[in-house]
Amino acid sequence: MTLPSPAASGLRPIGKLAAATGVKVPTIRFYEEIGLLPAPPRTASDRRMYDDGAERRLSFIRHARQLGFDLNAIRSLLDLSDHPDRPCAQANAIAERHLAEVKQKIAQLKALQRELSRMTAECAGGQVSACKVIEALHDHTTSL
Amino acid sequence: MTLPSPAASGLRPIGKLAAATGVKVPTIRFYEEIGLLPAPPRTASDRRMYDDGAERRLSFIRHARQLGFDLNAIRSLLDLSDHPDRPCAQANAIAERHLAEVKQKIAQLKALQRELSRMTAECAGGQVSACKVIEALHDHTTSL
DNA sequence: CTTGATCCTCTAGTAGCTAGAGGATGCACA
DNA sequence: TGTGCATCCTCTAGCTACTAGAGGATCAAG
Repeated sequence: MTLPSPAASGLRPIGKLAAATGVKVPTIRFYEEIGLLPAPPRTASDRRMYDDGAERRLSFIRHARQLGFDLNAIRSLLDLSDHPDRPCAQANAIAERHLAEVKQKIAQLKALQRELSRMTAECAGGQVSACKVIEALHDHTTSL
Repeated sequence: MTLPSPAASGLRPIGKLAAATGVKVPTIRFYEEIGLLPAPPRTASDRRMYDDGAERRLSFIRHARQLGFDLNAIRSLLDLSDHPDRPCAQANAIAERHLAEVKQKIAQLKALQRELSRMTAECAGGQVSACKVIEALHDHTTSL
């Protein structure tokens, strides 16, 4: 019979938190180390115990990572999230900036895609000496 | 009057090579360290001196990097380029694989773009407490 | 009581560089 | 011939965002 100690109810160790959020255990510790996730209370034997708040915060981080935000941006977003009274403009600016980066990256990759398609399409499959792929790489007059 | 010593004609120091290829000096040394670029001859005072062959090889590397190939792929491509008698299929395979990766990355980024656009479009610019951006990050039911 | 899972800390490694310290050399100009 | 700045050398450490592994403690189930 586990008596639910008042303060410790709902606390779970790092492995459970990892399973619940989909963030790996070492990554959680890493986030704590760099100050993204506050250091949780520890048991007498030094094990981290997390509450629901920690889980929400970690899920937020995970979601933001999936959206491609870097950890610095996430730090700012978390900070904003912690201060609901602040104006929303900053959060928007971060998201817009990131969106612009994503768009630019897409454009770059599309250019790459065109170039690579051209290279591979032209290759007839003979010897390296006649290989259009290798040739294209030697040729510094190509686009990009 | 600079007498062109027979063996040293056309040799240039690392800075000139850097300027000629657009690859930074420390990066050239790094490529040498990891064995992408062969160690060039040195002067009596230990300065690296490069010939045209080195410049061609470095240009090849730079071009491949611009096309997004990782250094391992470039290692293979250089190796193939050094053996013109080999079949071209391997070079093609490397390029095709990379192309597939690029296409996949584009697809991923487009999904991100959609999601980010949605987030920022909905934000009305009030306080963080009503911010759709922050809200979306807290909401783990969103796509992706 | 034992066994296996989980936890702890710490170090080192990944990719592809970049930055800086501290010192030697080369080259142009007066 | 000197002087002074640019360039070169090696070596170490740092960047992002983790991941892997060593070596050891602890927990929880049977």
